[in-house]
Amino acid sequence: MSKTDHLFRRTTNEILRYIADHVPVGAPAPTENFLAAHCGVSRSPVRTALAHLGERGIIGGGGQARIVARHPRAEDYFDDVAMGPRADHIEKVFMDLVLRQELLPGQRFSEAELARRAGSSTTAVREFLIGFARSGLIAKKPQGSWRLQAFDRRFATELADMRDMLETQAVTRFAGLGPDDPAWAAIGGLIARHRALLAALAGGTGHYKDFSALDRDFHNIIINAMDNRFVREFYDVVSFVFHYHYQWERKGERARNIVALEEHLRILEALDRRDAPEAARRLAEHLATARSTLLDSIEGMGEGIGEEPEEDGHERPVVSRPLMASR
Amino acid sequence: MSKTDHLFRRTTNEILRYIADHVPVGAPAPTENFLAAHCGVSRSPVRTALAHLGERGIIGGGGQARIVARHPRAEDYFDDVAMGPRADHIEKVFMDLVLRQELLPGQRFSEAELARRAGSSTTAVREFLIGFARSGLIAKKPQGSWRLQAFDRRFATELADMRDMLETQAVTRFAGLGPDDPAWAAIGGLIARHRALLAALAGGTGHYKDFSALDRDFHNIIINAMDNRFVREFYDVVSFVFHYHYQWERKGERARNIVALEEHLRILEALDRRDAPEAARRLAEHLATARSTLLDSIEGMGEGIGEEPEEDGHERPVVSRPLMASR
DNA sequence: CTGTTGGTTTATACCGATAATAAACAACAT
DNA sequence: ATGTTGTTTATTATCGGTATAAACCAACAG
Repeated sequence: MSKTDHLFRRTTNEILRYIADHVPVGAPAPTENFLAAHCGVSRSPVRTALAHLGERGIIGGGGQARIVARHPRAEDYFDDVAMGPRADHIEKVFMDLVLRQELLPGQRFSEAELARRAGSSTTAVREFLIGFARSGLIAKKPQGSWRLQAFDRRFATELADMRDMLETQAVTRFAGLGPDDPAWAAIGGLIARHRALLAALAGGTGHYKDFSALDRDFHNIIINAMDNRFVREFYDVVSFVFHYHYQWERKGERARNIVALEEHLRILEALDRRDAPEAARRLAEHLATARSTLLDSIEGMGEGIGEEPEEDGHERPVVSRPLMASR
Repeated sequence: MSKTDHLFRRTTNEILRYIADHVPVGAPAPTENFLAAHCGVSRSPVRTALAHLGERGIIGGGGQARIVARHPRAEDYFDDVAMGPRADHIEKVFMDLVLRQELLPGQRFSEAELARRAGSSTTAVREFLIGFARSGLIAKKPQGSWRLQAFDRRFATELADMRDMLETQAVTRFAGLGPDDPAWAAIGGLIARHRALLAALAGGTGHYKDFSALDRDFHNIIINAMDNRFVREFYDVVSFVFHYHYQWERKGERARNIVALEEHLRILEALDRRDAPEAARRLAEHLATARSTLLDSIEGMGEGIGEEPEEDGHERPVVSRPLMASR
């Protein structure tokens, strides 16, 4: 087959919504260009969508002067728009396997199997895996199969080390930002959001997703002070790991979140006062607790397969075959 | 078509060499298992190779008791073994385009075009590009085409920043290594190699490749003290950039190399004396000169296309679309 | 002359099929 | 029993082909 037509589907739905909301029956339909801009796509999917709507009798008078013939009913909408591009879907399937522990850390798995599960071809899976390997969570040997990296103490330590280094550096950079840098303004907003969420948590409302989003924004602001693409790249990995990891390490979640938020707050307030050394100290605290929660939760989980018997003594650094074509 | 058969070809050649060197005519041929181990592959390519040699009359008596019928002649060897797996070949073609400046930084390019040049299918190219994007040298927009990142002052600065951070940290780690860590032993060897190359350069012999290899080893030893997969991953990128970059920035090469080697030496000697603070100071020096040479050489080169007109205001962080399927 | 729609061309994102490899198993010889 | 080779199966690396999306150009209306 070919490309997924999720753009077409999504576009169709958006057009329908737009018509229902803004265009009375009998009025001329919006122009193709307008709809394309509105949906953020090129004209091609808009045109196929429009043709589709023509066939379903929602839009009449093909050609220059299209007319809205009737308003859409519920069954005119596509209902499976959730599924984005193939890679996104495959990622979901894959992470689902990981989180259900059907795939254990250290274990091998095959493209074919994943393809069956995801209901797509091996090519699509393969391309997803190659890209996903950036995360350091999976690796493959030159001719061999894929393997889920052991998500163990060592992995966590390496991740945390790197994180410490980057964030520490980032905070000192932050202090050096120009006085009218927009980042300073963002801090105020963050402080408010932190206080709000803390209050909500104390009151029993507010839950994981809010924390997760806020946590992410907090670290992103810090990290962006470095304005460095390599740092950001690495941070994508960090966020990813934390995101999925927390999803199944739930016990004591509320308490942990509260601690984290308070620590964030102290850092933010210090920054807000332009007190860089204090911010650095508070950050160090925060990183320490973050590290230990991560390590604790890892101790708790299943061991996985662990290291495989290293069949030839010098297993490649595993994450990455080097970029350079050597040999 | 299918997989490339470079393993088969390489294996054939290695078997021929082995026979020529170690097995007299008329003697029984080595066993399949032995040859497989010798060449570091599985039995399959060995068997196809053996069959091939049978057809060419080099090995007689098919079956259990294979006999070497005659020694190989020059034309029995495959001559295009150089070409490794597709990805390696594509990488060569691609970097060639970049270095010849047929592809300018900031410019778009298409999978199809690269496929034509490399003589392979778009799938192969696509998979190469996805993996190669880790380097941060290319990026692609969600539905759009690929683009060679501007290799400009900013790129270099970000790279150097990251490098400084990592190596500085690495050196302090190094000092904390156990007294019988093998790394200490490696230092002695490195010092010797540095002195030798310096002497050779003074005498007019010795050239780029030697320096490049030595430089790489030096930094690898430092970096490996961190024993961190993410750091190593990033370092693959650094080595890659430097490797290719130096290949076309040749003026003043000898002088630069000599300076670098001397700086390395001072660091190594300090480490050898277990004088960590001094090593750190010297490292800082070295990083500073490395940074400025890199920046200088960038000033010198063509400007490329530069930033494109940012059609929608919030062009994605460009290097990486985030790992998480969001939306 | 600006904005609209209708075609056309090129490129990407997939799929299905196939050769090359790896891995496992069976048969056999020493 | 252990090590051979022959056979089968599973999986990767690759290709060619196709539907969708983007970009371009022409025709035309206000």
